[in-house]
Amino acid sequence: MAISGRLSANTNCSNDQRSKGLGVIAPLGQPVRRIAHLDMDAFFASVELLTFPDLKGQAVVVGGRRTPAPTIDASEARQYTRLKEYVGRGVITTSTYEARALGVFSGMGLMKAAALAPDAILLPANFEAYRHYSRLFKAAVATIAPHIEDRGIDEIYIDLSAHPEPPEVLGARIKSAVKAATGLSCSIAIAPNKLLAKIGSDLDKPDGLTLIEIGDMPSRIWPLAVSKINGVGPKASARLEKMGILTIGQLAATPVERLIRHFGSSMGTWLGRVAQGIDTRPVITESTPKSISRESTFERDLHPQNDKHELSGIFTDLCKRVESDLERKGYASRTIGIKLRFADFSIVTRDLTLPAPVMEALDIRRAAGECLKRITLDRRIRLLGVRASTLVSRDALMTVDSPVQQKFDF
DNA sequence: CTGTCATTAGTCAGACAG
DNA sequence: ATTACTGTCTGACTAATG
Repeated sequence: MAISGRLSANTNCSNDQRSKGLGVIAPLGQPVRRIAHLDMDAFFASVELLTFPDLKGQAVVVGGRRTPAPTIDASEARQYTRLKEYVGRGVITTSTYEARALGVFSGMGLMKAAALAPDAILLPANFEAYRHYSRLFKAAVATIAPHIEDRGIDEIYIDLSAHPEPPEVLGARIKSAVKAATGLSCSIAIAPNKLLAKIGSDLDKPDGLTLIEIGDMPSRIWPLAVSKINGVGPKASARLEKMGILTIGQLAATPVERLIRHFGSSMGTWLGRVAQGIDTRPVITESTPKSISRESTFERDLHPQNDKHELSGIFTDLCKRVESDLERKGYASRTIGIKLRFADFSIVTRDLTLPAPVMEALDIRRAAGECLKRITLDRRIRLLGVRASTLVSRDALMTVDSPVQQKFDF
């Protein structure tokens, strides 16, 4: 489903690809690729420890919607918030390995986490700092191997196919460059493809360096749970479990026809391939954004009638933030959409494609308002979001008297 | 003339991930 | 009872077009 498209892209090997790298050709004519996946260790929490080194070795979590920053008391000692002191909504964004040992993981509700680890230190997220260290580690890697695919703030794929050094040497060099540039550790795996590199970087965390070859499948990959496959989430895992398939090895032993019966031809064939460690996706070094969105969960669920004014203000504010994001990134948008999450967590979206691209908050707000009219508002609302898609670069945007317009204007 | 098929755009929901 | 935010991709469906 979500995944098959990603994997099916570029199945064929161009001559161009074939001539790159070491020129090593496997018996089947595929070039031997060497792909690294690098994952920063407990990234947000580790960055916080650079700022607050006195917390080293403690159970620390980052998260919360209204987490106060640490204060300095009269005796120069920092005062931190403890998990048990936090009230209100919010989830854990990251936790240190010490906190994870207490059962506290990312995505967990703060109230639940507080029950498990009441004395753990709670810090607010500082995204500016994380983006700073993200740029630093990526730049450090680029000095060694520039063929990098961004996978968010704390991980990357690196195509090392063109590098002749042994993988353990390359991996060690990259790790020490990251450490020197940021003071942070990371875990790396080097494998024949992205699928195995991604699984591998998780096998020896933190500060690991894992090498995986296709021959390692039976011993190192097949024993793992199917959920270790990037793209197999909770839903697919549950369906596989119902079929009696728990491990990647069991998946590999399942006839593809059976997988196709249960998951459809696209997802079924994909599952069959990944279970054999087959993945030909290229490392993508450039991409353009498809959508820009802002959403926010309220302090308390708001009533569409009673809290009309407050909702309207938040709505307008979200549009303004989308406007400024569009401006900063140099895009206009032809499709404006909204998202509502009701008190029962159900989600409804509506969008509207306009005849011409817009970029101003007022235009976004107007289109978003049209979308809102199409939703029955009879329940309390928990979250409101505004999205801009079908993005058009502002550079490419033509004015009415541009040559192309004139062509149709006689 | 009618029906069918292929293709594309638009809309909405849902899965997944970092 | 608790469950953030931003973004990508796919499937299913409808409508328009040829």
